[in-house]
Amino acid sequence: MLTGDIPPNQTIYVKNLNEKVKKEELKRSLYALFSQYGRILDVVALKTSKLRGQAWVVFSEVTAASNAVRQMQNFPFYDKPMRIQYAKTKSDCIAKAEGTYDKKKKQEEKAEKKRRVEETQQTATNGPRSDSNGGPAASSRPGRPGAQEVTDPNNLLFIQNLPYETQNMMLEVLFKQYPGFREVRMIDAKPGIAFVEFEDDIQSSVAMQALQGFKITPENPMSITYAKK
DNA sequence: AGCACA
Repeated sequence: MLTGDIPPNQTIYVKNLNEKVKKEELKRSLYALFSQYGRILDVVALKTSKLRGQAWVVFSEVTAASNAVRQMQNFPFYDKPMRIQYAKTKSDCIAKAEGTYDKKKKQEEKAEKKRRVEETQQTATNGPRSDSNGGPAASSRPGRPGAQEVTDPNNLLFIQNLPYETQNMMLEVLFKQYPGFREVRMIDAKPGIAFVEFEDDIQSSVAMQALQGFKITPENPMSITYAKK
């Protein structure tokens, strides 16, 4: 089982994150992506050697965390499928809110961990100094001919199965409630479809998740995919 | 793979 035997926690532990993404951007994007499941109290991400590629998202409710674990499992995020579990321990911000946060205990635990690490240092460790801090990730195109029909996440959504009489404005009211909305484009010659543009692929993904299957009429559940560009 | 709170 993917979640292991970890009991539910209002904090989720997310791994397999793209390590090239800057910490601040990563936190903002995680916040945007997960706030559809509930109120987020904190997002923690560190880029130390042990902790890069991982993050913790603290929800105000366990149920929100549970939905996030299930529904965002393997969600493609910066070209990598997210692996999500419950966090193993309570987040500090929760303990603080509950008044159960004990700074002394915390320091003892840290000291204990450090000791263990030092004991296991029989191997010479030369920290690799290759710090890739470059620009945006050059997304490598797998180029598997005919392997998959699905398009990689991007900022343009392709909407299908709309009623033919759908007006631009109807879609606009639906989509503009999501951050990063730019515009709706419809093609007169092709009724039943539309393109909706967002500022970036995270924001388009949030809208997609939220409005997937939304019924403008009972017969017309929207089908939303990323547009081919 | 890796569970922290800079």
